Amino acid sequence: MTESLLDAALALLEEGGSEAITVREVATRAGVAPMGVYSRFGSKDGLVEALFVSGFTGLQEEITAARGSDARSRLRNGCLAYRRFAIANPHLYELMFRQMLELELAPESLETAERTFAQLVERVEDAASAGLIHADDAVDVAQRLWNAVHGGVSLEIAGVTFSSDPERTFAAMIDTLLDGLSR
Amino acid sequence: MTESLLDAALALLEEGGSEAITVREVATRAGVAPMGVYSRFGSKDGLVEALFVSGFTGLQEEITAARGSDARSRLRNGCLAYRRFAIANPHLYELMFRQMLELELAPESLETAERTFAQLVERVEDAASAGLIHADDAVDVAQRLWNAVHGGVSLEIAGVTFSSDPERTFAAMIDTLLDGLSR
DNA sequence: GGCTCCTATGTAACGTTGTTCTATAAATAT
DNA sequence: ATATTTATAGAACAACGTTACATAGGAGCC
Repeated sequence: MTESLLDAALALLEEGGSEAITVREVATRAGVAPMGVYSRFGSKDGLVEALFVSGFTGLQEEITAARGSDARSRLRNGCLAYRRFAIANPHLYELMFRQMLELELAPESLETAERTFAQLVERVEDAASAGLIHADDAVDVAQRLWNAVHGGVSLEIAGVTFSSDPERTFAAMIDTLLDGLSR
Repeated sequence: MTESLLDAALALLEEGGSEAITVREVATRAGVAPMGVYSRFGSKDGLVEALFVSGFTGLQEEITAARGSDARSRLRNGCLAYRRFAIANPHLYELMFRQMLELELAPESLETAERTFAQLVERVEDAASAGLIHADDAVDVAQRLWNAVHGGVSLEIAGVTFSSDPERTFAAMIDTLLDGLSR
């Protein structure tokens, strides 16, 4: 039952953006009365938080699945996988980061997001210990990369792209950063 | 009158985020009936769009005011000025980019945003023609930079910063990019 | 100056939202 | 089998964006 509510919410999100998620419509699609949302998730925000967790779980899986011939290309492909996930689920991605600002999330929800970041730190460390980039502070370098990656997909989702081929620009940005870390 | 409505909306935005902006409250603070919003701006979205334009105007002024000893440092300082504006007006910044996704804006509103980007392209071109960075395609390079800058301030505003000093990490990210463009 | 018309405003109402209340059905424990 | 607890359906409530309508205020014209 909580599964079908989440599915309904995800479907509505995909169809009409985060505004399309209303308690009544989610409940109707799941074949439940509105109260079902409250007994399962406490509030609409609780339902949204569940989407948040589900989104970060999916994002992390996508990144983890990225492979490459060496540590630097694994790092690079992880960033490209991140972009792929965000472009494939634009409304979900937007929701994930908006709710981080507006909602105060449960610690275990935030931990899910932190695990995604830890995945990135790990790949930075691998590339650094292989001597492929300089990264005295892996967390700091990972944050620089995440900043750039998040900005790239955010602007692309928002439709604010002046370059002709956003995917190529995104990859070029990653390469420029990795080049800057190789000096 | 339209000025006091905008001021009221900005004050509410600063105090309680974008959710705090309601037609009734904005009108009350401006000493007007709710209808005043509709006669001036057509709808709540119209009011928000005016905030959007005002935000980009302020952002562009901040960037334009940034100086530096050479073209590369002017570009770098422009990015830091961008961050300063966003951190000083987090809710406004968030609103500016959210509405880009959700609202379909008037062409002249979008043009205001594009002028801000053009400002960045100009600084990239200056640095390139001074031989300080490689930028075959200035628009593409500017987009890479904007991606990174926007992501940095977005994550910082959202509170998703794992580095100890976000400002330093932000500057380091810009430097890493510029280093990557100098090879 | 007096009259008319048009614009703008204030008040009240409508539809939709998240949420809560209450009575009822279901399920579990004794 | 009965009693108690839980969950659910449906109605109701407060707040929101928006619209309708009646009224006031000013501009144009004689």
